[in-house]
Amino acid sequence: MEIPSKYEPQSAEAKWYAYWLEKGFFNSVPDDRPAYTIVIPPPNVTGVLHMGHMLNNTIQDVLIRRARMRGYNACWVPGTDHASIATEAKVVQKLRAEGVKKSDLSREAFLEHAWEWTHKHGGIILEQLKKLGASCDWNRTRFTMDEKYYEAVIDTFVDLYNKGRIYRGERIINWDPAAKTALSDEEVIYKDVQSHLYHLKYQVVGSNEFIVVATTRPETILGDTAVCVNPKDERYKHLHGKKVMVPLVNRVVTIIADDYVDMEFGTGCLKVTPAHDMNDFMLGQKYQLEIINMMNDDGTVSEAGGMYIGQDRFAVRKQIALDLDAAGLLIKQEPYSNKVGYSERTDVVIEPRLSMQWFVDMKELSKPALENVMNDNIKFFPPKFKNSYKHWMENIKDWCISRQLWWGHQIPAYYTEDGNWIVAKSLEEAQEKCKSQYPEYTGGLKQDEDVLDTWFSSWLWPIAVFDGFYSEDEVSYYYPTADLVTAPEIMFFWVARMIIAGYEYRDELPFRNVYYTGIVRDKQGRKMSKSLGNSPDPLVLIDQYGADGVRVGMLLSSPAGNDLLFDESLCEQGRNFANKIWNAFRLVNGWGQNTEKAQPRGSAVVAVQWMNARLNQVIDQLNDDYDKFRMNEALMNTYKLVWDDFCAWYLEMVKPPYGEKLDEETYSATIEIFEKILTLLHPFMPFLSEEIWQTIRDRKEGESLCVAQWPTSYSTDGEWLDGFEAFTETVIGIRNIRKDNAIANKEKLVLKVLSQDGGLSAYHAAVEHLGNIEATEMCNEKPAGCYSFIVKGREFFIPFTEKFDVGAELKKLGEELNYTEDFLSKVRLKLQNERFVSNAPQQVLDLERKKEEDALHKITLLKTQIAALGK
RNA sequence: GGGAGUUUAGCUCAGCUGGUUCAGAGCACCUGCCUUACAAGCAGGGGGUCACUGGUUCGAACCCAGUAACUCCCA
Repeated sequence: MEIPSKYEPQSAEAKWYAYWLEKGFFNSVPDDRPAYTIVIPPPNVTGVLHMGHMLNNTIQDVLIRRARMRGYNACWVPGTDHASIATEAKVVQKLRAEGVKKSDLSREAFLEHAWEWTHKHGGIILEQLKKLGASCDWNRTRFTMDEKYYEAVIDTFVDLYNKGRIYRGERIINWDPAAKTALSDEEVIYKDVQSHLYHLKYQVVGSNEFIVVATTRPETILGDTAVCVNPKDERYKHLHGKKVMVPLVNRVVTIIADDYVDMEFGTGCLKVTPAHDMNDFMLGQKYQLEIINMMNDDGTVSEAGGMYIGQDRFAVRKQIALDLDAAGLLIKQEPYSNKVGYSERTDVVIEPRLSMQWFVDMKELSKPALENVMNDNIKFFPPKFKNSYKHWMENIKDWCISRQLWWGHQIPAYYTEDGNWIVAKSLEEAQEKCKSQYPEYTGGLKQDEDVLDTWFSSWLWPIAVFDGFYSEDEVSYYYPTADLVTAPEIMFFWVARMIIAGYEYRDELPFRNVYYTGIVRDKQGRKMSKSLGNSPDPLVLIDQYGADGVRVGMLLSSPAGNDLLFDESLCEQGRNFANKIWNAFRLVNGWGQNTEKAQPRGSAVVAVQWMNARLNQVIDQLNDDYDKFRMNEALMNTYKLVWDDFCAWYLEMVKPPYGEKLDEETYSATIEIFEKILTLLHPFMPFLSEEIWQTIRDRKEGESLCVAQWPTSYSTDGEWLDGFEAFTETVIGIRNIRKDNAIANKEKLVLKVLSQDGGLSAYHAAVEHLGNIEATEMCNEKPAGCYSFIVKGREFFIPFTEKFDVGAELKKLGEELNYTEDFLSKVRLKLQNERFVSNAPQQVLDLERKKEEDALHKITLLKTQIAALGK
C-alpha cells in the first residue's frame, strides 16, 4: 500500500466526523460516570463563524475531548441565541431592501418574517463548527426561543416580579435612536470624540447680570428646567434661588445649589435637563423639577421642545449654536474632547432619555455571585479578571431589561385601559388575577409590546438547556457544569448574570471554572472586523491547512486572557506538524516487524526504556498544564514530545539497518508508544490522530480513539532521563566533529574513551548507532592525534582525519577555556564572600562548590588538550 | 476622571517559593545538507542593558518605591 508523503486532511476529516456521529460518541445521557459538562456560549442564530468562534470552540473541544477520554460522561451542549436586537436589525434591513417598512407590518407579520429568516440562516454556524471537529452532542442543540426555553424565560420574569426583584419605573436609560430601543449600560460603547464646548448666556431675571453655562449639548436647553451651582461657590452665592431665563427658549427657571456641581468644570454653572441626563434626572428628583422630554424616539425634537420641532438632534445642535450666536447669547465655542456613548449594535450616539422601562433590582441578587467568585468557588482563568468582576459587582446598577423590539420574549405584563398592570404567565392568568385585584374593572387587557433583553434569556442557559426549570432528571446530573469558555468582553453581560441566576434558581454555581479567551487580532494588533476586511474566512483556512492545522494554529499563541495576534503562518506550522506526525507514521508503518528476529538491538532497548520514562514525565506535565488551563503550553509540550523526543531521538535510536524490519519486541513497544502519543494529541488534532490510530493496528468496528483511554503515568527510574542528556551531548559532540571537519555521516568512525573515567553508559550502544561509530576503544592513557570533546567530565576522542586543522581546533579550545575560567572566577568570587557563605543555605553552597570543582576539572582537561595540540 | 494589567531575543510568549551553568521556548533569521519518513525536512549556529531609576538582600528578571510607555475595563 502506497501512503502519500503528505497528510491529506480533507478525506480523513469527512470520514471520521461521520464515523463519530454515526457511532454516537458525542451523545450523552446520564449514567454512573461522573459528568463533565460544557455549555457552548450560544452564537447569534444568524451569525457566521469568525476567528473568535474558532478559538473559543477549539478550546472547548480540546477540554471536552480530553474529559471524554478520561472516562467522564462528557456533554457539550450546543445551541444558538436569538440575539434580539442584532437579528431584528438584520430582518428590518432585509425588509427595507424589499421596500417594506417595519412600521407598516403588524407584530405577527413581522415575527413571521423573523422566523423565516431564522430558519433560513439559523444554524449555519453550527454546521461550520462541525468542520472544525467540534464534538458537541448535537441531539441537544437548543435555541433561546425554543418553546420550553421561552416558557422558562417568562416564568423567571414572573417569579422575580412576584419576589419583588423586578419593577417598572421611569428612569433615564440609554436610548438608541436608530434601533428605537432602550439599551443596557453594557451595550453602550464610549468613544473619544472631538466636539465643542458651548458657553451660553443665561440672563438673571430682573437684573442686568447673567451667568454662563458650559455644555456640549446646547440643543438640550429646550429641556432645561433649572440651573445649578455649587453652594460653596463664592461667585454665585448671591444668586441662589434667583430666576434665570433659558436662552432663546425664554423659559424662566430657578438657580439651585447642590454640591454635585464641580466648581472646576467649565464655569461652575450647570444647566439641568432632567429628561436627558442621568445626573440631571437625579437633581430633578431631589428638587422636584419639571421634566421636559424634548426628544422623540428617533432623535428628533418633540413638540415639548417648542422649537425646531421634528428636526434631528445634530442639525439642531448646529442651528441652535448659530441662532444663539445671532442673539448674542453664545459667548464662545471652544474645541473640546470628550467621551460619547455609542450603541454597540447600530453605532449611533446614545441619547440619555427618560422613559418607562422594566428593571431587575440587582442588589440582593448579586451578593452570592460576588462572594463565590472572590472565594474561588468559581475560578477565573486568568485570575486577574476577578478584579474587574469585583469592581463591577460592588457597584452594580439595576438592570434595564425591556427592549422596544418585537423579536424576543414578549414581556408578560398586561395593562388595563386605565394604566394598571398585572404580571402573569398568560393572558388567561392575567385575566384571573385582574378579576381579584381590580374587581370593578371590566375592560380588556393588553400585553406589553416590548420584549426582554437577550441576556435575560441567556443568563438561564446552563439551567434551561437541561430543562432545569421543569424537571430534575438531567439538570441534577449535568449541573453545575465544569468549565465555561468565553470572552472577557461578556463577563458582565453574561458570565456574572449566569452566576447570579445559578445561585437564585439552583442555589449553586453554574460552572466551576471560567476560561477567558483573548480577542483575535490581526498581525498589526487590530481587532478583526468585517469593515477592515482583515479577518480570514475560517472555512477557507480549514480547507487550506486542514482542521487540525488550524486548531493547532489557534492554540499555539493564546495563553488564557491574552489577545491573540493571528497570523496565518501559525496554521502553516500546525499543518507542518500534522505532516511530521504523518511521516513518523509512514516510517514505522514501512518498517513493519520481523517475528523471527527475537533479539532487540542494544540501542533499541534503551530507546524504549527512555521513551517510556519520558512519556510518563510529559503525561504528568500535561495534566498539570490542563489543570491550570495552560492550553498553549500543553500543546507545546506535546509538540516537543512528538517532534524532538519521538521523531528526532526515539525513532532514530530504534531505526533498523536499511531494508530490515524491526524485531517483534521493539515493534510492539513502538506501536504502544505511538498510540499513547496519538491519545495525547487527539484533543488538539482529532482527525489526524484518529486516522493514524485506526491504521496503525487492526481495529474492531466501533472502536475509536475519541473514546480511548487517556494514558496515566507510572513511576519510572529517573536514571533513564538523567543519562539521556549525556547521551545527546555525546552524539552532538560527534556530529560537531563531523561537521567541523567535513567528515561525511556515512563514514564510520572509531571512538576512544579513557578507562580511568569508568565504564560506558547504558546509552552507549545508542551513541554508536546515531554517531555511526564502528568501534569504541578503551584506552589507558590519552590517545595522541585525536579530536576530542568533553561531556559531563568525560573526554571522548576521535582519531584525526587528513582534513584536521590544528589552528581552528586550538582557537575553539582557547575560547572554551576562557569561558570556563571566567565562570570559575565568578563562582569563586561568590564563595569568597563571607556573608554569602554564612547566610546561604547549605544546598546552595554545595552547589556552588560543585560548580567550582567541575570547572577546575574542565580547565585541567582543556589545558592538557591545548598542550598536546601545541606540540 | 476611577480601576486593573502589561513591559524579557526580530515576533508571540514561559520563567511557579528570590538561589540549578538562569536568562529560556516556539517561530523567524544565518550556515551547511535533496543523509535509505518528512525540503511542510535534517544537522549546526547567532541573537538579550529582563522598560528606566533607586532601594531591600549574602544573592533580584522575580520583592519594595518612583518614573516612562502601552493595553484593557468602568463612568
